[in-house]
Amino acid sequence: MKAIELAKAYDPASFEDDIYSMWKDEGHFLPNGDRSRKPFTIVIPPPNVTGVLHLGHALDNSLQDVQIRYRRMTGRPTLWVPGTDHAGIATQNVVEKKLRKEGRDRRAMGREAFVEETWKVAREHRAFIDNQLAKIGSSVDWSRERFTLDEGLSKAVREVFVTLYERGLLYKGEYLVNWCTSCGTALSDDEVEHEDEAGSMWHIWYELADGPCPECPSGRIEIATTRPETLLGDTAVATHPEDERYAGLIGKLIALPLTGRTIPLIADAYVDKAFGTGLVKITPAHDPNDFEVGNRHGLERINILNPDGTLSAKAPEKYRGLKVLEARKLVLADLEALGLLKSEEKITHAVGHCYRCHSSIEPYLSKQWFVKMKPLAEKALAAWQGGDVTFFPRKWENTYKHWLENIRDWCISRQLWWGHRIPAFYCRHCGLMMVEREDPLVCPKCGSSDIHQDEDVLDTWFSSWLWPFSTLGWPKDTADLRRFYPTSALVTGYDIIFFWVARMIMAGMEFTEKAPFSEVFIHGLIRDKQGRKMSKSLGNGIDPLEIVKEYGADALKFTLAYNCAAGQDILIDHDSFKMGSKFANKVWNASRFLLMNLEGRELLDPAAIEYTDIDKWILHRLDEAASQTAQALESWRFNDAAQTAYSYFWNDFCDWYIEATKLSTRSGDDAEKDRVTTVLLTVLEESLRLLHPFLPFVTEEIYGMLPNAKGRLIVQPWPRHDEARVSPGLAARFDSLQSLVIMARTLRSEFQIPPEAKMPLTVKFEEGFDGAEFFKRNAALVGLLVNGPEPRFAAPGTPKQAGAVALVGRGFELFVDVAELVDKAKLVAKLEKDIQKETAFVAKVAAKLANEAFVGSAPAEIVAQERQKGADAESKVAKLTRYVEELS
RNA sequence: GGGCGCUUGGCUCAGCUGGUCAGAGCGGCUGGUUUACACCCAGUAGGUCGGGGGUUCGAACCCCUCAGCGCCCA
Repeated sequence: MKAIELAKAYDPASFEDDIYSMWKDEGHFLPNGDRSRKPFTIVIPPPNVTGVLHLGHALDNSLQDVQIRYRRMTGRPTLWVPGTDHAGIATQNVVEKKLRKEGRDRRAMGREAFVEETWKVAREHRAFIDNQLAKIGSSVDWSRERFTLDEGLSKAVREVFVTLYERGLLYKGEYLVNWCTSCGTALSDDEVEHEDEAGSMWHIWYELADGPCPECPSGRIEIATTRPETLLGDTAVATHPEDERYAGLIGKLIALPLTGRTIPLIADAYVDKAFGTGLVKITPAHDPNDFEVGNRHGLERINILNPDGTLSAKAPEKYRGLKVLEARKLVLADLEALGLLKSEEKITHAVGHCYRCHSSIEPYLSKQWFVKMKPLAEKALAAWQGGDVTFFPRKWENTYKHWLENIRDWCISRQLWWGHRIPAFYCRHCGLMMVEREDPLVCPKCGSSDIHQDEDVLDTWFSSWLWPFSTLGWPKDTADLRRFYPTSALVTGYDIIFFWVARMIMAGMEFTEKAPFSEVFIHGLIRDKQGRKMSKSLGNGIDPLEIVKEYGADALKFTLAYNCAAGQDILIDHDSFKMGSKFANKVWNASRFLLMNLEGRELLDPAAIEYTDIDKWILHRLDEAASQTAQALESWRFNDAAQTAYSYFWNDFCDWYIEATKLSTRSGDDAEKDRVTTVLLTVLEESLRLLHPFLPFVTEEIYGMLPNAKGRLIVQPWPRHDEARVSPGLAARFDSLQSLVIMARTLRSEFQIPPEAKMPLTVKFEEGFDGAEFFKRNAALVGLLVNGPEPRFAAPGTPKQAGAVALVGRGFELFVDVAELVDKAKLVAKLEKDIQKETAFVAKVAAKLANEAFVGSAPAEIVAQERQKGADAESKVAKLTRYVEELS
């Protein structure tokens, strides 16, 4: 056989793209596994079609890819559905910004042209996102890619809207909603982010309409507010019904400043007697609590705002057209001039912001569509309680439960043009509202054909909550839906448990009567090393494609998986990815070494060859690593999985096994070289299978060059557990051998014995040591590993030869004949330090064993273990002490 | 105000159901051009596992409490 030359340096950029195309073109991303087995399915959390994938997406998709690849290798039909969502607000903002730059305007061009334009932008960006996903190596089934505005998914949205309406779970009404004046639309409660801001509490005097207030110390009523401009919309002042201070005021009229209006003083239990003066201004159109109070008392709602956040015609003339903050200034100045501004107090308070554009939210009165959430939430709760859905880690179930138990109705209409238009129709003639699966042409009530559709569109999440089944064809009863739904797992960050995960479960239960997935893996968020969220404004973001360019997609994936522990946030910086890169490089070089040594070799039948101790040891370790990795992946412990694979490959396979085989590969024995090469390639082939989910590109690239490869690595079977390889006894003996080697190496290093100095070793066995035969069989190996001659062996009781340095192992002693190379004083110091340490340990164990409670209540096994540890340490102390005496 | 989480060697963090769990990577230090890898090899550095209390034969791991930090919800 010829040697196979791998490039000298690991260069991921030189093969990643080609490998990806090959996988895709050969159809390996399709769910091709054993049809008799249950498929493993994940739907991707759809990224924003006009967004850019950030490191958080890289994490999410890397983790999914690891799982998908692992499951695929276990032989199950494996499907990962990709796609994007239309991100209504965000995308509309992107396009509007673009139009503004071009000097165009959405309103001027009209709805149809605008939507057309937006489709163009979305299509372009979608290709961009797809490319990013491919670059990081995501093994998604592109043939099943979906977009929330696709025809099929739009049908699902309409079906759901109409069904909810028919079930009485949908209503339209005039309520206070969260209004983003900058985006010009309503938002759901979940889309509002509350942040503490520095603000002021202004104290304002209100006067009674018919003279001084007898109950008030200063003859006037004191009101406090953080939003003084809203007083222009006040329709009452309220006190608590049991607040005797103001009992006499109830029903009196107040002269509302700046407006010329008079408003009543009412009593409502909502008022907190202890807060401030116990009197509260009531603005039903601009405060959610006041809205409720207003309903109870039949108060007028005066909406002083326009949708764009300027003051409306309902406000006194001089304030109209001003922005909220301008109006606030003017109102304060006018109050001051009238002597009605009592004081200003600086405070910190929570202010709502739009999660898309971050401008502050105004409570705003408007007509919107809402979903009645309680009945849906109950089903979603029951699904979880019944064990249909499990969260990993479990702690997120509390979050899920709490949110569902305190759910509020969901405002789903958005005043946008980009999205699913609400399928509600109105007859201009008789006013009838129709919510139907097909567009009505004629009003069933009056026969008029003058029908218009609701102008608004639906919240994007109203389509993403259907994602697990709409992507598979629902509401049609498709083959995919039958085969892949419910899906197996969902992988996402904790930031969208409310937005998305909980709602998907609700939708699944309501419309398919099944939980859409059985396992939910919630990972942490990516942060910088200071723990800050990565963001554009901080400039601390890391572009995953930069990482791919510099270190490769494998380094990206491996590093992220390695750092993904139990839902903790991941603090990471650019250099962190060196870790994955170094590992990939290690895999590359180990493989390169094995392949370059194939010259003249002949591979044998692995089933027909003899295995040495060390061969059996590495097979044992490989088997163990594969089981542990599999177990970790199945319980979503990515860090454990990655660490197991890492330390197996690097520490066991490279540092010990490959080094050990140099005994054979450097020998002149061709038969032995063929034999060991066969084992090496067998183990390498299997190791690549083990590593593939974490390092798909580099392992596939190398696999393609192996003489014992069996096809594409991506579809090779996961290393199968083989009971015959399990050999804990042998592993323990190899462990002893390793400790011997390390002792000798440590001696060399600590006493600076030059590398060229051979260190003749004598290993003296203790009575009953069960590794003696193993050591003897592997004498040449020990010589190789300590860079010295083969050790000699001595029976129990043999005295140390004069001048040798003695080291104490467990079950054996090691005499190293290098006395003249060693500084005696230093050696004594070292031994004494060891003695000290061991003596302390002996004392600790003795104390434990002297404790009757311990001996009495601890399991016999533990007690025996302690006895053994104590005896070992004692014997070690005795020997060390003897050596010290000899030396002095 | 309610809930959740974090505090382990210089840095970033693992430590699942209490008994070799005191660990990894990076950094540091010492020594290495043995033709796979300096993105390397060998060796090494002693951190009272935030403070206090408790449960237990035994706690980084369970309970209470205090302190600091972070997140989510009101």
